[in-house]
Amino acid sequence: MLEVKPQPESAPDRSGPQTGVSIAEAARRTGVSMHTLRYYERAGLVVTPVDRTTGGRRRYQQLDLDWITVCTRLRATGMPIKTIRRYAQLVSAGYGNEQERLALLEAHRADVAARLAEIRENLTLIDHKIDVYRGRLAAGDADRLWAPVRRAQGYSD
Amino acid sequence: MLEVKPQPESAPDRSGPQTGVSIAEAARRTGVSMHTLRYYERAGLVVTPVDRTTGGRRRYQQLDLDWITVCTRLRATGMPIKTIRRYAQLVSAGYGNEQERLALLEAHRADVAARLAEIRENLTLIDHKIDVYRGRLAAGDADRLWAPVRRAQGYSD
DNA sequence: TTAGGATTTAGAGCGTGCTCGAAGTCAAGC
DNA sequence: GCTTGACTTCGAGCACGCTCTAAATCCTAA
Repeated sequence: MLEVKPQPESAPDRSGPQTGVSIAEAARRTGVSMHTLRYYERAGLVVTPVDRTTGGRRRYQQLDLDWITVCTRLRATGMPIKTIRRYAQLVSAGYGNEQERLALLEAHRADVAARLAEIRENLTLIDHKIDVYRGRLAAGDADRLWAPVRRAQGYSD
Repeated sequence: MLEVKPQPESAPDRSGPQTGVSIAEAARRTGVSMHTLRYYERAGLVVTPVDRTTGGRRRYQQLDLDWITVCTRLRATGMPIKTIRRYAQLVSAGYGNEQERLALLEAHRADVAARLAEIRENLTLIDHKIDVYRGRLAAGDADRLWAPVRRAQGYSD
């Protein structure tokens, strides 16, 4: 859980490179390309705006990096950008909508679980096919003897 | 395993609707839209050409339907169209390349297994987040008392 | 015979999620 | 001050997998 945007109590110093890291470093640390980091920002996948230097360069704080990591996890489990944006909006709205956030995450979890089950099921069927090929190859394709091709254009996948 | 294209020993009768089903019926039976069935055909996801009536309408035999089902399984597990086409080509090339088919399927299986593992891992992390929200809601957000917001712009996802 | 629904083709269009490019700005070292 | 390279914006481009359209043709039922 990301708890607090760690800004100093006094006015935040956004003038220099003293605090936070560059977008290149953020990309390195999160494994997300610079292009994609900017795209995520444009797409509204932000909870608080990323700090900028006086010159307009982005400075990523640890909290920003943590949030990006959350985004990559949601993406990795197939959550669409739109839904992540919605979640980001809820989070940035502050306390009071935990119920809604929970509902969103639980719905997503159900989606993922369903997809996992479907993939597993289909994978099982593919595994059977693999087993048949293995057996066929191990037997030197002996099954042709007892399950011969009956038509010139026949095939067996 | 689809074993044989079941055509009559004599010249196949492709004149009427007597044998096989229409594309609409094939769509209904496979759960794949007519548009997509035609798209798959154009994309080379065929092992033997689908029969046609004299008027040029497609007639799907059971074997065709079975192959389409195989395709949907491969798609459902994330195999790209290109790879399925490659597999289709191997199958349609007939006996003798089982080794290559097996390698293709095993590579796919490894891909799927890796993706499953990744999704599961990320889902676990999301589950933790869900648990925190559940606890927070159950406690009436009591954690604010002992983990209070320290900054006006702080947030917690 | 004919009306109307089903099917055909090739190509265009679309939604998603990046990924790239161009032209301009910033900043660090010499 | 100047050079060089990192960074900026924002629109275009791309890969994928469908999804739809239009105009023509086919087929069935009345």
